[in-house]
Amino acid sequence: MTVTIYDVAREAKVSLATVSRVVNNNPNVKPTTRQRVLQAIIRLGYRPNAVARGLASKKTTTIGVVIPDISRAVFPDMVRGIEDIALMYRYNIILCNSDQNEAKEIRLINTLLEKQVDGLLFLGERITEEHLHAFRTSVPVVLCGTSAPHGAIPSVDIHHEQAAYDAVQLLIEYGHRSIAMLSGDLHDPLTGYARFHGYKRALADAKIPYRDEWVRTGKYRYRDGFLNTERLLQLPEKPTALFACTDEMAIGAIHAMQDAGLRVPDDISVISIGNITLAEMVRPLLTTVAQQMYDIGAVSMRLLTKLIHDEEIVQPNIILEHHLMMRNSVARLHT
Amino acid sequence: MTVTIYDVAREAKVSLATVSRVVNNNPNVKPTTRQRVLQAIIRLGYRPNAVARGLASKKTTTIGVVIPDISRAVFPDMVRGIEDIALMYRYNIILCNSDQNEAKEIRLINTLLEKQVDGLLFLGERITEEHLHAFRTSVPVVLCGTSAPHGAIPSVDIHHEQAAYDAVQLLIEYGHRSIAMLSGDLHDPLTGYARFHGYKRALADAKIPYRDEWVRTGKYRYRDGFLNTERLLQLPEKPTALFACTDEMAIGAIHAMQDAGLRVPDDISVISIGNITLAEMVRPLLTTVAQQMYDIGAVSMRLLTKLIHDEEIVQPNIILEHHLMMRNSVARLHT
DNA sequence: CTGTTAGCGCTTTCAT
DNA sequence: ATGAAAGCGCTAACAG
Repeated sequence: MTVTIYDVAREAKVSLATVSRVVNNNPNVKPTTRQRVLQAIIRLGYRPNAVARGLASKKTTTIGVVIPDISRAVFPDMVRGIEDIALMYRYNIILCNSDQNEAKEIRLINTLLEKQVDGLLFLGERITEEHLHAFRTSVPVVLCGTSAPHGAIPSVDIHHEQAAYDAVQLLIEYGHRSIAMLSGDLHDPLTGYARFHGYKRALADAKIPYRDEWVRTGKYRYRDGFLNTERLLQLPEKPTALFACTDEMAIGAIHAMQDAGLRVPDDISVISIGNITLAEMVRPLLTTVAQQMYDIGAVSMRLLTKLIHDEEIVQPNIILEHHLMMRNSVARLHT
Repeated sequence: MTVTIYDVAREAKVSLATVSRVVNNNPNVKPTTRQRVLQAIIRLGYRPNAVARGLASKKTTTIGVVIPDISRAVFPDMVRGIEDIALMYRYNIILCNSDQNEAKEIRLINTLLEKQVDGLLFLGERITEEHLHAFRTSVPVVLCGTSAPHGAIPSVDIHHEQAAYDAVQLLIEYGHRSIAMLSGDLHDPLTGYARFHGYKRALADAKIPYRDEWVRTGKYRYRDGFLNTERLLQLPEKPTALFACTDEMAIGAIHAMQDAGLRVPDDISVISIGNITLAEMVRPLLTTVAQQMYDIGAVSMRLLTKLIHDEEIVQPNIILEHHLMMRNSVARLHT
């Protein structure tokens, strides 16, 4: 039925070991023998069995990726970055959606470990003791877009707090002092507490009093951005600028504003964090703090390969740059 | 070092076989024995090795997914559908981006086959002889969003031609007779020739002459939609409606129209196919023919599980419904 | 209900 | 440069 290395050996009149050497490009094979084996392989249509190889070599050349939800706009680019680099190093990825459900995350991690992945890339909510326990294994783990307490686990992330600070700071530079915020789920690694804190710090540094009623929490999504902005606009005293913690929210906000007859940015300014493709697919073009999702994925995968191959790691907790993307949704405040 | 089934057997004072039975939930184990084994497993922190299991059982409980590019807006939902159903049947997915590059596709398929996946989900451009040859293997294959000639391979798809027809048909019903089209790459399974053909058929059925200058081909992307619409609007005789073969293109088109001072749908109507999340995140809300990407993924994965388990397949070439999503980008033509 | 015995297809010493 | 042999950790008859 299936052609094995043994069949090839017989066909080429050599031993298993020699075939194995040829398949694995081991130089210790006489050229003529190599040719003979190669011919036999083609003749028989032999395809190496990676599972058997994995069992014998204890390497599977596949890595596990646990991600909250591939259908959330920020993740596809990250995964693409991961997969591109993985392929470059001849790894495949097993992709799992966790929905940020801790029990599911732990289960997935264990499944992946059972499958003997050579490494693990994890993106999720907070890293708990449970996670740390599950990670306590022989395979390397890299966190993307999250960090473990005390940098206990190698990670690649952006400085969420500073990104938020920079966004709000721009608004302040442009003369705004009435700045509302659309916050995400405080437990979300990408949209959560750090961004909220950056907002507050920027206000504090500019001696602008913090106002609870100007901060609205919701899902990171368009719809929540829209709805929360509607409410914001009903307040007796309206902000002149809005900081949304994701592009999706910002776009929802802009539409809510437009539907209420406001012009962006003439009547009200909007800034956010992300720079997802969408940011250039709306009117006005979105001013945002760019975080390169593709790079976060690519860099974490690269870091993981280093870990797997026991290469020297200079910095196991990498912070990637972010930068302001000036477009058309923020304007100077006219007084 | 690593705990094996053998260690557990010794610890629980039973044979390998019994431990294997417990791990695999085989009922033929006395409850007390089962308990003893379970305790030993916990005590030792035993984790079954799926690779060894895979080699012995010839099943890996993982399936391969070859997709053009996860960062294209339509695919994440599909993949989510695939993964949800996969998980439900206890499969994991290895995700590969092919960029619709035939050589890469073939290479990926072979890698996946070497890894002994239990099944393959393929989404790509045209299915060539090369593909068919690569698929000629013992593992089941299901095509998503593509079909092989003569339905040679099980598939799940929508009726692209009819969807396009329905879209254009709506425009015609609304009084439009000057209908331009933004076409995608004619080789793309999702945006290609079938949609173009549906457009032509709808025109023909309404006795509207086909005009070459009103059809512009480009990438399925926002940017091409935008650019091609700009050109369309420079034509001496302008269309009153536009059919774009993807939502992304349609949104680009709408922005080009708006930038040119036209109002959508008052001055010009726009319809497309897709109903991606984005369709509700723009102004005006996009009128579009909805194809449920999540469902295409979910249904193909379900079909694949049936194939894997040798269940009876009533219809191996499934066509999923599409339906008009009436929103705000199409208006009746005022004469 | 439990144990014994062969493999699954390959890598990897260790000889030669 | 090549071969022999011993596993990798598990499943799956088969026997009892």
